[in-house]
Amino acid sequence: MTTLSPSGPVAGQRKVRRATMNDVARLAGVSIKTVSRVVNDEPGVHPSTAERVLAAIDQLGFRRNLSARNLRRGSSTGTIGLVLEDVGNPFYSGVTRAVEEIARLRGRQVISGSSDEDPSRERELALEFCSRRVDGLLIVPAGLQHSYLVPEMRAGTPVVFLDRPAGDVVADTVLVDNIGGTVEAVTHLAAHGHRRIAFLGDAPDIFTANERLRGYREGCVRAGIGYHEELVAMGPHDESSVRTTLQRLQSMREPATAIVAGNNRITVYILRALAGVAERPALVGFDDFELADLLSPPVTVIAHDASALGKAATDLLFARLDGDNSPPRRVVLPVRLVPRGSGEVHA
Amino acid sequence: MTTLSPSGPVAGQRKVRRATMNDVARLAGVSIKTVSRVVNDEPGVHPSTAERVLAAIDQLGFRRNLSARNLRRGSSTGTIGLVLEDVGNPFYSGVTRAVEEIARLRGRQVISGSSDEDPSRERELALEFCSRRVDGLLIVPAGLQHSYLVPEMRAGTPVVFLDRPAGDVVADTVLVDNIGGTVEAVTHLAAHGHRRIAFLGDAPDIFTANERLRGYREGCVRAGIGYHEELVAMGPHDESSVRTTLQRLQSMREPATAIVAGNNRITVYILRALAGVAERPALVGFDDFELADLLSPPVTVIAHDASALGKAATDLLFARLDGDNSPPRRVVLPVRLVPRGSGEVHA
DNA sequence: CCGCTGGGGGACAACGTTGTCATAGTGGGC
DNA sequence: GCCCACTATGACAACGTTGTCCCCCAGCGG
Repeated sequence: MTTLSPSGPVAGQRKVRRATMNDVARLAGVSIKTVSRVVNDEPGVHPSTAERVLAAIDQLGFRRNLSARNLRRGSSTGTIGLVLEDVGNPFYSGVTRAVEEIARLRGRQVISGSSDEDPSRERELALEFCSRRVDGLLIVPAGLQHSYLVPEMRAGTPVVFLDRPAGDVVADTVLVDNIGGTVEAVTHLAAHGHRRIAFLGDAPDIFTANERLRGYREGCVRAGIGYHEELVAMGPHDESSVRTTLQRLQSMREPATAIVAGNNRITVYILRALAGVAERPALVGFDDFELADLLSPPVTVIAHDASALGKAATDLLFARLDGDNSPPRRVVLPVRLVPRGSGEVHA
Repeated sequence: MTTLSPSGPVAGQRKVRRATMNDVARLAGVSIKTVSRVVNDEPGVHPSTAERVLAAIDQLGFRRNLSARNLRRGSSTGTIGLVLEDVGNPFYSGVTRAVEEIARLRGRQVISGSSDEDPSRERELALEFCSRRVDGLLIVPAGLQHSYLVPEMRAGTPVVFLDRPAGDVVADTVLVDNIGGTVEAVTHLAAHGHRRIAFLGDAPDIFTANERLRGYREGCVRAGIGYHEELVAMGPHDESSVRTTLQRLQSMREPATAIVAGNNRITVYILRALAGVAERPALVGFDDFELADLLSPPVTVIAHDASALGKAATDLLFARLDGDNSPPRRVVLPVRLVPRGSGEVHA
């Protein structure tokens, strides 16, 4: 294997205009249309001509300009846009992976961006993607205002919302069963004798956080242990706010003996706060996470599948691209409680 | 907040041709060029005219077509391409996040794709991105053949390789100090009295795996404990291969008393295999991972920063885009040993 | 009244491709 | 020898923008 020396591909010589079909045509001594035919594997080109063209393409390092192609053809740009909260979060990177996978099978590229829970950032990203004429849009909504998407949807860009519903637009949506999950968590803990079950959730203006709170409440009522305001702490949370919340919960007249954590981040904060503490409350976390089974005690979670979420949303999007124009659908994916130990501690 | 009813943005009416500047111009009673001026905030348009144009834009839901714009201007498409192994891997999603972050500051979008360690897939992705005329390319190489990029680089697309060097092209590269890291791991273990230290690494044709093996060997020599073939098991690994390897290592005449794990995946496999085992060997893992500090014992690792890697590579790329045409650089980022417990067990 | 200036606006070509249609040449059947 | 069918190829317009250049007209100084 020879290493190509700097004389070749070095950063030195910049802006060497890219070869176009025109250049190829000139070099091969044919018309530009013939080059187009060769590049697109269209029939009706004599093998020997095709060979000349291919040689010219190779010599010039020609690569078809997709912008021009898409412009001319007016059809698909072969891209789909993905707006999520944070690619760095393992949950969303799982979603991203699934989206990418399916997009690939359908010959599409994925453009993605993180909104960081900022509605204006989400909007900026989504509209930017629309300017790029993505074939469709997958959005984890950061706010409640999505009417800015109406012109785009009307213009034929299908949009699917993931993980949370849109605020003020009717569109396809894929959610997980947040309420059912927290109901199950509370029920499970109550079945192990807990009557003082706390809930630590994310900021209540986030749809999933609010739903999970509702599920928690519902679970408490169903279990006959009642809903007590003082056992609930909604975010935004960071490590230290979780720590102080836990202290408060344990120093009450009737301390909490169990906790439901509203998402994977909060679960981790709790685990950190409890590290080394002897008397640990029972714990069930929403969202599964890697290594949960290797902690001691292993962490019981309400699990749902990031890739299933991504897949369901992308499938829905492609169905729209394939011409499905039935009324918007709302898909709710099931969750399941995975008992591992931390939630099976008796009160 | 009113919910827009199906009469509006429903999937029903499809392919309503998108408004162009022409449509806007007609509606506003101006020429298309004036619309262009308004859209691009160019001076020389009377305020009242601009207002009419903006109203028309709003009414038609016009959004400028970036493909056409980029084609006409011939300059930047405002995108950079990122090819990595797997966005689903927390390490790479950290990289992705950092890349996105910086790209955003520079007004660029990121298109990404996972190669799954398949060279042809990597090539396919990279060339696809080139067809889209990305402004630059960030690649975690999957193989050793990258001469296919030469025409692209020659045509002015800067390329930066991340995490691993390219096989046969001279280009900017950002690596982590793989050798130094494993040397340090072995030295650390030897300092705790271990003389039978095993190494479980990824497939040896992966650059990082090979480098880490070299570091391991070097560390063994420096520590005066010698390099013993039978203590090394290179991958590809999965959970069961790790399990059998561990059994082999422990049933030797002189069993291994310590292990160096070649990457985060292997570390996790080892942890799973050791779960519940009483007599555990000391362990140092390459790559840090979330919750490593909460396991028992907490896992000692060679840590390096995914976001630092992404940032360094992206900075390098933008420097090239800003016209830097100095010779290709190779940046090696430091790693550091984070002692947490699993590596401080005495032999 | 003339010429000049400058602000506001438009006509037109071009970016790189592809769809449509036309044409030159070739060979075969009568 | 004539017409037809067919293959191989090319000319040209068009996609939606933007850069260049040009024009019109109001206002102003002389």
